[in-house]
Amino acid sequence: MAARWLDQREERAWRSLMKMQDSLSEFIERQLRNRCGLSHADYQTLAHLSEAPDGRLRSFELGALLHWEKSRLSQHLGRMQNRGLVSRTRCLTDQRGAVIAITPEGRDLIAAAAPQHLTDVRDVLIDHLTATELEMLATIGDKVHERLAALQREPSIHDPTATT
Amino acid sequence: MAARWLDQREERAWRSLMKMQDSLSEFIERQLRNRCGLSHADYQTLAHLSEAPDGRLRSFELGALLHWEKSRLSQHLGRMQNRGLVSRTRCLTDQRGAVIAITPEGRDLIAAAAPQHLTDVRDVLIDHLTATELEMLATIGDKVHERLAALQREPSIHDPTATT
DNA sequence: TCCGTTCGGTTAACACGTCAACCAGCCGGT
DNA sequence: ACCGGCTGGTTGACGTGTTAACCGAACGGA
Repeated sequence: MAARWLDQREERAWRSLMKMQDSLSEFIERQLRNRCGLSHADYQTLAHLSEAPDGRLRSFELGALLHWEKSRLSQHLGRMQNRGLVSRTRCLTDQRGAVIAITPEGRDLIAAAAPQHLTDVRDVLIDHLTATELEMLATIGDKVHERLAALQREPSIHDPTATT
Repeated sequence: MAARWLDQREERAWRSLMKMQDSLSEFIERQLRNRCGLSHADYQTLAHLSEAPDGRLRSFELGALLHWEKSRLSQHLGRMQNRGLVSRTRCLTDQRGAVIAITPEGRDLIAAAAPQHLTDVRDVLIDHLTATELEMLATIGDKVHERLAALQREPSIHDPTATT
């Protein structure tokens, strides 16, 4: 398999994206943890819960919003429950189910974290890009995500053993 | 603290970037692991080693190239050593030091993985973007990385009013 | 009704990353 | 030569993500 190598422009774009990805997520993670004691995963979980009616969601609904594997969700919710950020109760209409609810402590935390997080996002990305750049960033992100979603729907492209 | 919220365009760009980041790294990680038994971390480690003279580097040099914490590097090299991908020997000129070398097995693996990895990068990013988009992606990435590097150098991280 | 299948969720085992502590070797000033 | 600080590297404890196995409840035919 003689793969076409990347030319200079392509190489630069790829490396730059990788570097941005690394440093950006590292920064977000660190800021949230140092200032609020929350991981980005905690933040997103609380954000979704706080936006839900009554601050409660079925476990699988939360999982769908976060695009998390169910075992990851279960483990993470267990830890968040131990820290008093969420509560877990059995679902009345489906005996299998769990209802996840944000606690007052969780609400306080996300309420304090959100503005700071927002400031960080501005400080490190939004405020340093032009409207054109923002527009194109969204376009690029959507294209890539679209392509990846297509690949996931069509595994046969990369996995000839797939039986559809 | 009434933080300025994101307008629609900004929100879209941020969300799109986050989604791309998640799905992209998940894809890269999965492809490498399923087809070559390598994590992205393994891949980058082997890539740097294979490009070094004689396929060997001092541990701290490798750490600098990867931007990894020293403990992470140490742990990861231990696991890679157990798998026979790298070897660790004491440095002759500095009794503290470790010299990391890629093994023939490691070379074989990265040689097999690189073309496939490259194909994936093309398939999912490069080949679906225009030259303009690639150019702008690099520009954006550099801007963000520049800003983050500046923040890391500045002790005034806690002063979000600082405008460059 | 009964039985196989799917669904929602938990658990155990493992790979991975971070932090803090630690150790030995180097280095510089005195 | 000595001593304190720095440097290169390892270790242990802990939080986190993935995989695979598992369980009970719901569902969907015969």
